[in-house]
Amino acid sequence: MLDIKFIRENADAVKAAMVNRNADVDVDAVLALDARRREIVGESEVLKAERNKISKSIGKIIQEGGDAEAIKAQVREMGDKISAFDEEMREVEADLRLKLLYIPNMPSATTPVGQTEDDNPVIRSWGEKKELDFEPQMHWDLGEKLGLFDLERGAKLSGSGFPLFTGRGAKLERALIQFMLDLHTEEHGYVEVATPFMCNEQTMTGTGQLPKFAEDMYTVPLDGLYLIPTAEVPVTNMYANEILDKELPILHTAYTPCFRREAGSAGKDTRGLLRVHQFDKVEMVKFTTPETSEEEHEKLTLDAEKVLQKLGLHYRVIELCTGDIGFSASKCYDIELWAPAQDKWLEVSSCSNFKDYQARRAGIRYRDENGKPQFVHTINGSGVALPRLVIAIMENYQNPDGSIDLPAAIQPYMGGLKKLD
RNA sequence: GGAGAGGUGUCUGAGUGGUUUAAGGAGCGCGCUUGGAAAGCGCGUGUACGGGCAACUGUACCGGGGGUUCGAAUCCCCCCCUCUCCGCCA
Repeated sequence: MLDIKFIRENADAVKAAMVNRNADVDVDAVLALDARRREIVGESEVLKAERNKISKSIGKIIQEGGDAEAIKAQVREMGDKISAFDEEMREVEADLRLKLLYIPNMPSATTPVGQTEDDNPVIRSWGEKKELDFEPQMHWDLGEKLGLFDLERGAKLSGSGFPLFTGRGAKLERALIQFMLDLHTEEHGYVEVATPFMCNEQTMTGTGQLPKFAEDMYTVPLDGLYLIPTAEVPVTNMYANEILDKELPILHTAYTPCFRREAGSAGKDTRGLLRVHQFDKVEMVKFTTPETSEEEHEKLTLDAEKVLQKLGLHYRVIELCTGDIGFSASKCYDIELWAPAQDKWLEVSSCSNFKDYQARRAGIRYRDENGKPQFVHTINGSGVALPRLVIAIMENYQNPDGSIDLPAAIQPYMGGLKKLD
């Protein structure tokens, strides 16, 4: 969330930013609650100081055998006033906190201003569109024919959007996960973690999924848990409510399945593996100082790109504009793979700098050179998401006979297998 | 799931209603002492919010949340976590 002091001192800038985001936020209501809160704090703390003083004198009077009933009655009256303040304070603070939790992050000064995804500039690209001299097949046709997955049986188990991988398709999932984890831990300096796949409400609030996006998640009501939509949630919140004494930056990578209800996307990209409710992903998360977060964000994006380069896949990097950027992010690059049969770009990674937005929600701090606690900056990105990566491999490396060549980098992880046929 | 024991500051560890302004010890920082160090001695050493240009000052915080009371680390209620034993179990 945003610092209430920042909002207080930069109200116009915050309002302008919310307009650029197409976000409906009542900044003035927040400022009014903040003003009332400070009023109450001032008045009730004076009363509390007075009460503390008199209570102490009552203790003394009683010890000396005196009668304190008159003073007690007087303090009781003060106590009633304090209780009234406390009660209003609870309401005002709860209201203020909730409103703050619904305010998205400030876009970075370098984030391009724009309305929709059509306004997202392309930053760079790597490789070239593969020229196929035959009519390419769709991945869902290739996959069923080669026995890589069985979407019908997956749907039988859980409904559409829950893919069942089979045989070498299942092995390819495992191989890609291992390949990416090895790359990030051995060459990019990340420390691997394996996390819970369900998290509680506080954790979901820390990274910004709650309270606003509750309907996007699967829940376990009996235990008050949510299935994670991304490893960002458990990995970022590892250090929630801590003052870190480790050297920054801290780099973590994790494989997890991700669970998304895709409530707002019904009927969109429904075929094959394009948009599913459960998918595998390798995630990268960084905790940095404010001074290095921009540089670390660029490096993390390159770490994700490296995966695609090693697999020889044509991709482009776009930067999300203010109207399209995620709720908690300040700056964000999307990486998109070219899929020749789909004849379109597929998003496989979203690399975001959250600045101190998540750190403030989750309470993740470090000590600066003066030893004062400061909020860290958090950065994360997919490195990368599996289903669309698999689609791109299948569509780009397919042969006229319907077989699929495996990229050299993944062959060692497939027991030396060179081709799916 | 059942029974019991616990959760206090950076750590250790006291504290069952009122100089606790959380003792004592350790650690850390600064200073004194010393040729230098150790030991010793002195001082300091949390977080958040409010007020103040600042020095500073007020309030809250002893796992979390409520309550009782003039006053709560301490008493009551609910919840969370850790440990031990039993049960079940990959």
